[in-house]
Amino acid sequence: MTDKNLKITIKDVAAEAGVSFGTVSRVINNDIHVKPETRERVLKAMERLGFVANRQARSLAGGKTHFIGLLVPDLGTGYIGEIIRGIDAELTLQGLDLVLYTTHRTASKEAAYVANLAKGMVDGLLLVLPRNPADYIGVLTQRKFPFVLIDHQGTGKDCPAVGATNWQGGYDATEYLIKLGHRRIGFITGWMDLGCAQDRLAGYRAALRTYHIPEDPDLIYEGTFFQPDGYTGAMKFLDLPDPPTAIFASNDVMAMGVMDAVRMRGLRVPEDVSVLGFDDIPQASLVRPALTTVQQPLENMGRVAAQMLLDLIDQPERKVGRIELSTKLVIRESCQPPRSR
Amino acid sequence: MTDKNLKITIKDVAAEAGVSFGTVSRVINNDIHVKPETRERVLKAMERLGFVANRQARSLAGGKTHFIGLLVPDLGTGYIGEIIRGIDAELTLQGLDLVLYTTHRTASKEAAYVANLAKGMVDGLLLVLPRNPADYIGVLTQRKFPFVLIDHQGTGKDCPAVGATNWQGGYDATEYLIKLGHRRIGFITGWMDLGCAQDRLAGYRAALRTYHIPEDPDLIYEGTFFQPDGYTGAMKFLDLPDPPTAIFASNDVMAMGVMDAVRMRGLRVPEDVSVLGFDDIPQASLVRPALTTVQQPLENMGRVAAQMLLDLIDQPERKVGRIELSTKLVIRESCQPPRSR
DNA sequence: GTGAAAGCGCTAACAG
DNA sequence: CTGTTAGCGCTTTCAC
Repeated sequence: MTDKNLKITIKDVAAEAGVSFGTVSRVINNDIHVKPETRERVLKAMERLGFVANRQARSLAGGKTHFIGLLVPDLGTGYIGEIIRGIDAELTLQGLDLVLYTTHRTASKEAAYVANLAKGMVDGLLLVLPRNPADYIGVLTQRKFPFVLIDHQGTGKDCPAVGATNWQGGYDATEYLIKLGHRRIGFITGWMDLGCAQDRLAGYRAALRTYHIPEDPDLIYEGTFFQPDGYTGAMKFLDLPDPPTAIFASNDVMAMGVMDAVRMRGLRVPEDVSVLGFDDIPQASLVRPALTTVQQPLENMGRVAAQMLLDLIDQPERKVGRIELSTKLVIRESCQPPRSR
Repeated sequence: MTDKNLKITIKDVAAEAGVSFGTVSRVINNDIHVKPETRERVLKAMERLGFVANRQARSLAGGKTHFIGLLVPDLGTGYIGEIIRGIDAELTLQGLDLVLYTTHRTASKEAAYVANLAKGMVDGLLLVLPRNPADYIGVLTQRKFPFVLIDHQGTGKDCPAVGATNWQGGYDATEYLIKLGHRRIGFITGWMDLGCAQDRLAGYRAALRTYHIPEDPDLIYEGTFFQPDGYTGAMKFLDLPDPPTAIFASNDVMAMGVMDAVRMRGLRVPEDVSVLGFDDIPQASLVRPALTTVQQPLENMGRVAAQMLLDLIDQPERKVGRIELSTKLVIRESCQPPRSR
């Protein structure tokens, strides 16, 4: 562990190993045209000197930056964190690094970041819960710039994306509640600008229809995926002359808001009101009663998206469309049959 | 918006504007030695061509990467997200980008990342909740590599760091409970490897001492900052022959675990047991009852740390030590005087 | 197999 | 004020 203060370049390594610096470069890049014996000598020299390749230089000369841009709306809930965990795992494997941009749900920022990043700052883009991808998907596609959308329903165009089976998730959860005996099921939507929110609602509606339960507009509350929406929506439901016996929130944090509201009214979950969420964030299994919820394979979505992006970077011509990972109903403690009346 | 597919370099701009490419470089770098008129012409040419400077090349030639490395343990709780929000705001202002590394609390990863990053990949390092900084602080300091520790108590060495007044926060909260009339106050610690956890406990102890309340080892449960610790710890407390009337958890997520445990026992917060947290993550004000907690100025810590780092990058010789931002007790609904017996 | 040479796009002296 | 000239550290030809 020689700790010279100065930067060690391939030239230093070359001198140390007694080869030309071109050969060192070959070793670094795992070029086959190096005698095993020479390779060994170079590797040893690198270690002895504590050599670390300069990324900037590699990029300049070679073309790749070894950076992947990651755009996320925010880091507030565990939701994004889980996705990033998956992305991270996959990228680390390939020696790529993540450049993080937080858009705070500002559409203009999103477009601006994308525009700049696509001009060579990163090798590819991962867009989580993109707000208005329509603005830039065209440009990205035309330039053949690699990108993958995470958790977004296509804008009609078919472009690389990974998401979950939101419709099915909404359907399954609602069906589960119906089979438990519930007839009045409140639904709190997500932010309806997002395709996933629309799909979950559609799934809920479809299940009602299948079981011939009339839809009641009073039992649908439009939220935005934030916890207070769950609270407010539930309060509104509970004030109804004929309140629901179960409430299905479009994500877990809103479901927690619902739980708070139910308790606030002096009622109990699940005895008086069943509560069901969506996502299965880490918190879901930790609250009491543990939340029954529709699991999204968040970490896996991140991992799959990263893989897709890497493929796309290797073979830009390859056509890939949307991949849907399946959701799964995770039954815990927050739902039970309604009280008999 | 000329959309040539090829990369546009300063040479193209130079040709377009009818100047040498050295002049274009000056314009990019806001060099004063350019005739306003010429600058204008160059700027126009850049716009016309849609020029974006190549970061890799700038770094290679100029020395700065315009990237800041950010090491975080994980992205699970809102806690880190808030800090990042502050960092982000400050860095965006300066046109710097964030390279994200998630260590997942693995000490070896932490050291490895730091070692690599410090070798020119980024201009500076921001280390949130570092696990074993002692391993690399020496090297970093010796090389005069700019870095700032966030939320970590110094290892004896005095190095750039920003944190909160954890001791005072622990003291204030405990004092508040005592003044409410509580005598038996359960305390759930954080991960005791971390200085902040130690300080909060020390503050708790100091307050007890001040008010001549004997410390009871049964009322201290060692946790690790995760929600289940709060649940388990509270369960243990509640099983005591003489259970506490108030429980102070070393962070908010553990406090939420405590709330769950209290409810699980059929008791109410705050009527039967008061609960107090630490951090004031966004969730704290959203749960019911809203959590009384010690607020850490998380976002501001991020902002201040970023500023410190930028200063350090500009003036590497400058000596800076630890900055402590003050905590504040935020009184909401989860605490009240104990039931009279 | 390996060495030598030519840039990648830009900054930073250095001359005028 | 502006043009010119060297590199920054590395990948890639292209020879040998």
